[in-house]
Amino acid sequence: MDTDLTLSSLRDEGHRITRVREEMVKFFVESSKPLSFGDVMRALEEAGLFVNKTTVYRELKFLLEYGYIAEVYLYPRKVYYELSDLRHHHHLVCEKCGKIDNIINCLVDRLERDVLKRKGFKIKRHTLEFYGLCSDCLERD
Amino acid sequence: MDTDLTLSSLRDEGHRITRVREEMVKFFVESSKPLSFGDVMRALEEAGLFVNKTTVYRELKFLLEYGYIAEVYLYPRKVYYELSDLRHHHHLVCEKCGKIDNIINCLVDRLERDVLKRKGFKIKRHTLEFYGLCSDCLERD
DNA sequence: TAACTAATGCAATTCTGTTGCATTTTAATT
DNA sequence: AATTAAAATGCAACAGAATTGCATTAGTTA
Repeated sequence: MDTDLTLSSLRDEGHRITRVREEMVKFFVESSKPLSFGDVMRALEEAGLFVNKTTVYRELKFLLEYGYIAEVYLYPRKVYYELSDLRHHHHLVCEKCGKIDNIINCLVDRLERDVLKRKGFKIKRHTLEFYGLCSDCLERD
Repeated sequence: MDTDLTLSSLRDEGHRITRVREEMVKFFVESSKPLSFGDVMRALEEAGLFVNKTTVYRELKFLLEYGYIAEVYLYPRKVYYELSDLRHHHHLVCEKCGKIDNIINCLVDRLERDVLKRKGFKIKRHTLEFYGLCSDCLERD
């Protein structure tokens, strides 16, 4: 059950609204793409907030723990964060410039053609990973 | 163009065969699942080879650079390595015990049912990421 | 076996992310 | 507005993963 990331829902759940939190919420809500730690740092600086990295890490952890954002692991070995209440979707990662775009439909077999036609993105490779419970763990529950 | 990972193909391409390389090749060829750095270290130790971590990191890098193995990034924030000439496949990662299994068919829409029936694995979540060239980079080529 | 180059070990270093602790800020209460 | 308790912050130190520099050792070819 993911919660909407808004200042009022944060307040409603008893969390404090600080300058940093306020700005970070804004970035995530306004961004259509996953943000890295560095992206967030940079955005804060551009907003005139020169906060310590510890604070940003802690704030990301806070938003993660309360389910407001989710982690996304993308090549090459990079962690991103995005709103967790987004509609189920996947990412288009450009291997040249690193730009990230979202994609909502995910019928894998049709995708290569469709994505090229609709987004102009040429899929070269994709990863699809499943997480859940293996038969052993399912039995032991 | 991936190259087969065998001692003779390594030799053919002018690479030396060391004890460590020999063992690591064996692990990758014999393993049906992705191996982490730690898995490799442990396997080497079990084979009586007490090598420095630097050597293992360098050997993984070597095998990666020459395209013999590929990296796989899996939750939670972990890097694995597997033969790169494997048939296109995906992974089943148990969120409880961490066990990893491979899956070859990838028709996403049928998967949840099929995987549960065939592998007894209950999919709770999956990630599907695409890598390639965005329209901008495609034009600039 | 000699000689060249690649591979190795070790220590030091970088990079990412975390922790402990003293201080400041938020927001509820008086 | 002043008080207070808890949460947030900054800073420095730390932890862990991975990398680098350099001296030494081992693999391969002639």
